[in-house]
Amino acid sequence: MLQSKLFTKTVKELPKDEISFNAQTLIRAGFIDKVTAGVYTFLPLGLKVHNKICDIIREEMNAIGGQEILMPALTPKNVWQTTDRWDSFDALFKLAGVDKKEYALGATHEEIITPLVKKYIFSYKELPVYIYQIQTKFRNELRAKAGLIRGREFSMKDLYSFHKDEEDLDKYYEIAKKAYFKIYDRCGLSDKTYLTFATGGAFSKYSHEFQTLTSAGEDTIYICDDCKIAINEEIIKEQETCPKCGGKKFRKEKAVEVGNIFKLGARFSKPFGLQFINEGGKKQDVIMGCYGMGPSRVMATIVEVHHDGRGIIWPEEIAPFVASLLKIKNQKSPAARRAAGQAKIKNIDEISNKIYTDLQAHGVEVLYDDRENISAGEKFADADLIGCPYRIVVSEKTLAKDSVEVKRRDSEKCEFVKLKEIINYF
RNA sequence: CGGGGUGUGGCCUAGCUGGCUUAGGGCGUCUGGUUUGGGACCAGAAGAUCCCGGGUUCAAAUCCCGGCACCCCGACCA
Repeated sequence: MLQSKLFTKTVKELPKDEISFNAQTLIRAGFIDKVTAGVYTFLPLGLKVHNKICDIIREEMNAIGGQEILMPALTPKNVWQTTDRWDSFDALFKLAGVDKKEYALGATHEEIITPLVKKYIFSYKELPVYIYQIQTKFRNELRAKAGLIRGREFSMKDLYSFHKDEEDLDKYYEIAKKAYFKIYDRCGLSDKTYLTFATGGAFSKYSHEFQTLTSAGEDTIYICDDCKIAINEEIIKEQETCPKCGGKKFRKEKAVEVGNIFKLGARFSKPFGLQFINEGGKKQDVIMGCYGMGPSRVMATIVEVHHDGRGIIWPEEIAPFVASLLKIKNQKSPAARRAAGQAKIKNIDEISNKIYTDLQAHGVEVLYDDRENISAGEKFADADLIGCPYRIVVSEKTLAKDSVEVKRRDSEKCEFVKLKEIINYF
């Protein structure tokens, strides 16, 4: 991507209507734009990151047998009445059609997936099945906050599993947990993410959350450094030792819930009559699990966890681009350029252009800062703010050594790489 | 939903206490020039329903009433 063509640009001032670091920084760097409280547009850079997170999630969900579908955001009232959630789920956005028929914007999709599966699954031979989607969810939060961490509209991956019995659900539940950690690992969050025991809300005794430690978090959890688990404060009283292993390294931390998995049992299959015929020819309730994860919230959490005073430091797999390529040239005045015959300037242009096209041809995604009349300082500041993992500089200084300068965003060290070798660097 | 705060060119903001300004500055944009390894400088230019509606007044960005939006704290958060 040529930065001169990127329609967004960075801004210096912090937006006055955001206090959370993730929102301030993502807005400043041109990843997102705020439309109204809790509702954001994903701009080219932000959408790229969001898509990469979704791609990772897809890969890991497919790897555990997930089949992707896409359910509607607009859902009819009757299915919510079937499960008794039309009135009890107060974050539901409700609206009426011209025919006075009422709808809800999907806040979660058990009410859609359960009747769907009922149309196709009849026998124990067809179970288990794992179905997921990545979709926009709507929740009428009384108060949106923390930027992308708690919006009224947000993206969510929701996987639903369907089993013949609890035992089979338990097995898959463990598989799903592992897949979740793979995702967090690839998103650069695994070091700070803890499997956390939490309440099950309206339909199970307990659930497991995946909580990432950061001061930006809304949840308070107790973590155990010995057994690497955590317990949400909503289900535990203040105490000093881990109830699991007795370990003494048990402490209170702020965290963001980046995932939540539930054993639903027959909570939804019962009201919809989702049953199957077992080996003995008898009808039995399908046992369900559900597994949520919000890509947009994951994105915000990554920003909260990986940044420094200059901007974002994206983990490599989800960065909008692997590298920022900065062309820094000694431009001179038009008169001086004419006098100098432009020899040197052309050289820098040609070499940077070539590096850009070569790297792209090798599959390296590059954000090429080809902008003219922009000072070096501004290019550095932008590159740091946007936060691609590598920065490549082409300037008179580097060309004097027949090289480019390469610097990792997460390090202060620079190294010179010969022009011929830059392709092989990545 | 309770409490508090804020609303001024695209962005950040001064002015509001104590009414009368050509509504000031910075960023960004445009023109010209000087610069070029950490958001550089000079000169000029464009760009404003001062959130909306009503009221008080000779006169309102400023005071009063109502509304809306946004932010913060709390509550809430399958």
